[in-house]
Amino acid sequence: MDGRVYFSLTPRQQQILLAVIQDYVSTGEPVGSRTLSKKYDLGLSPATIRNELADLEEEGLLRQPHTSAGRVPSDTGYRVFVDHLMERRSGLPPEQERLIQEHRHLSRDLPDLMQQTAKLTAVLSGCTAIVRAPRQSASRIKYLQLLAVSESEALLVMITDRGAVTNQLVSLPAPLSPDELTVITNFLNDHLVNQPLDRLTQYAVTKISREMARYERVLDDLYQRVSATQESGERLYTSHTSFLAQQPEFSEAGKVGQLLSLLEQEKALIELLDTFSAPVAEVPEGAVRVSIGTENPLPDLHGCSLVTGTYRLGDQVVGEIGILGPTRMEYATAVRTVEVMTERLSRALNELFGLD
Amino acid sequence: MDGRVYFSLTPRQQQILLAVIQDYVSTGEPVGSRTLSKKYDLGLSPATIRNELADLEEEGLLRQPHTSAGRVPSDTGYRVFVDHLMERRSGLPPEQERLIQEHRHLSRDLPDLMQQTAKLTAVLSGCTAIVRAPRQSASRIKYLQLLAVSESEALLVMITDRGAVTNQLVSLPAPLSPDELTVITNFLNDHLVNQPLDRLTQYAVTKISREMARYERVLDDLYQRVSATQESGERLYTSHTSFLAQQPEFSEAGKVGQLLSLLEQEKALIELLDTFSAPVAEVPEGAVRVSIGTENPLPDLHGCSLVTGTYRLGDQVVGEIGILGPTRMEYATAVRTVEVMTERLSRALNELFGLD
DNA sequence: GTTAGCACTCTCGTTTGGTGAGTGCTAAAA
DNA sequence: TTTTAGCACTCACCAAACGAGAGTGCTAAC
Repeated sequence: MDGRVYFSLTPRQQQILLAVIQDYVSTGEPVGSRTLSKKYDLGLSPATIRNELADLEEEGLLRQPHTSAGRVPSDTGYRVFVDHLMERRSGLPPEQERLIQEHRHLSRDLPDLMQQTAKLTAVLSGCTAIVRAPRQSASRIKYLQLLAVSESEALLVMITDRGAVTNQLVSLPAPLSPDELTVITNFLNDHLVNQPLDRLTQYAVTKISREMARYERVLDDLYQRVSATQESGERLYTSHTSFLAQQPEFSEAGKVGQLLSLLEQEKALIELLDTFSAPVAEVPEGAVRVSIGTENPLPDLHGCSLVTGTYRLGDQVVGEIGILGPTRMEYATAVRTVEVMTERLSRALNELFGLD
Repeated sequence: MDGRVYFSLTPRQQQILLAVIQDYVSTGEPVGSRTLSKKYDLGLSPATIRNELADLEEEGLLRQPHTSAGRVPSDTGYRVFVDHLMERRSGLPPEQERLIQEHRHLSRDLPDLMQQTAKLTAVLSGCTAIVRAPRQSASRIKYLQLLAVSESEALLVMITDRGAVTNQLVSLPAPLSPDELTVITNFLNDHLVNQPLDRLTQYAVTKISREMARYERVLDDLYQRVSATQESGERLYTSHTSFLAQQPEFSEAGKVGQLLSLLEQEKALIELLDTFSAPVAEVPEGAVRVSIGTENPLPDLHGCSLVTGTYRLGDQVVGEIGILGPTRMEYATAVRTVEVMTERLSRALNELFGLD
């Protein structure tokens, strides 16, 4: 990506580059001068176009798979397209708008909501979608309650201000009366509510349990659960990985397997998404980012492009939505889809768990 | 599968069939008489083996991809292997036992538990795993509570006797005092606890809400949520679909894409699993079942085999664990893995949500 | 019943042309 | 100066041809 070189292209060159990309994206075949002259009314003969193509190739915007094949956009070519040439209409075509309307009913269960979002994003863009659940690391405990389910079990319910709802069964070493549970609950609430999850150190909790020595074992158990929420919030939701597998460019032997197993490695993906939510000088904050082919840090993704956007809760960025497809993808659609879906998810979350 | 034909095979034929399967499963290459004679000490010359191979092919247990290639087991061949020849050791090899020990800590959160189970099953068997969450249709409400989270929101917490824990935020049309919430909670508990979820008709609920006319809108909302639990419990967890994609036999053009998109169609998969948990005369109840290649109802799965087992809560079958791989798979390992994992999951669930 | 020998078959990899799409270059036309 | 027509050239793709090798089935000898 070496620092956004500025290419001075004549309007005609822009027009031709645009046509090449458009044709290649839709057909998947290298496109030649003859095709361009016929299909797009540039008012130019193949010969003239050939000259321009040669220039564009010299600039590094096009590639030739082999002599005497047509031209194919290079990663840099796509870059220029995305940065300068692409039509940046906002909103979606009516057909897709209709699809969104059909899925107007948003689940109020966080995992469901995430999965729905991933699925809709995938269907709208025709690519594989990745959605990251709201980061919990800096979230605060908003609500905490222990409920007696049976004599030997209690249910721990916890809500953070970022929407994670945890509930886990806790087995009680000794039966506790409802009153005792209430005492513990109140005590926990007093000490833990409004605490950031990531500052919930073992130290703080042992301090608590010392004060409530009688319930030490229960409290220890509870601590484990509460802090587990932090990681489980990091979950990723992927949808329609088959879209990626169906791309002809990945039909080669082990390619699909590689991509899929990458998609199954949550850690790698999370790290990847992290790089896309970190603020960077060149990109306005909150904008959708596009990472094309070899720009991707992971070598396995060199044939792919990733379009990402962030969503928010309040004024905090808490997660990302990503679209993963072959470099030969519909960038305009992808960008718009991410814009629409991040917007939509932000709204849904704020409505659900908004600060009140 | 036309009714388990019984093949009368001489011990030597069995030995040879076994050797062919073993070799083909591990190498993926058609195996010839020479190889068999060298690698497996059958004490026979290639010529003799050729005669036997010809007989086995006549019986339909082996196939020849083309004249002058080695032999490959047919679906029927695998069937005979699985039904009569396979070593039915129970338990797992030490290395895998170690893996299980490493994952001894089971999550107490149902979705986590399911995902963990799927993952471990996949890793142990080296195939793609599918785990179905406990069916909720006949489950009963065990516990129900409304908690005031803020002025305008309440949290509905519900536990069924099959372990599904639902919690969803409900927005209140008008602020309700904690006391009012308690009234509603108690009322709901009186009427709904111990009710089977699938008989929770709208009728019953409108009757309730008539009695509590003041809270009609809240109750209606609650009803929607409660009954939604039924379907969301039907969720499937898949893991390591990349294993399937990496099999050389599916490297052909669209094959991987087909399989993956099948795996993404929850409805189709659920239907499929249903057929494997329904009792059938030929199979002892609770046994692991194997469906080989063309025996599978779905044409897309004709190159695959599916090994399934059921797990239980109490004495009820509530879900299935499945292993999906190419027909050329390690059946013994797969069967044992399913045995071990269903057993393990049953125990975990009973411990967590056991009737008490 | 088993095995050695042999002719036969068929896939696979390589080679060899032929075809066609597409190019680059040059020189003529605008 | 820009555009275009013409032409020779390149190279992937396809099909046919061919040899090598693996594996077979059959027959006759052990």
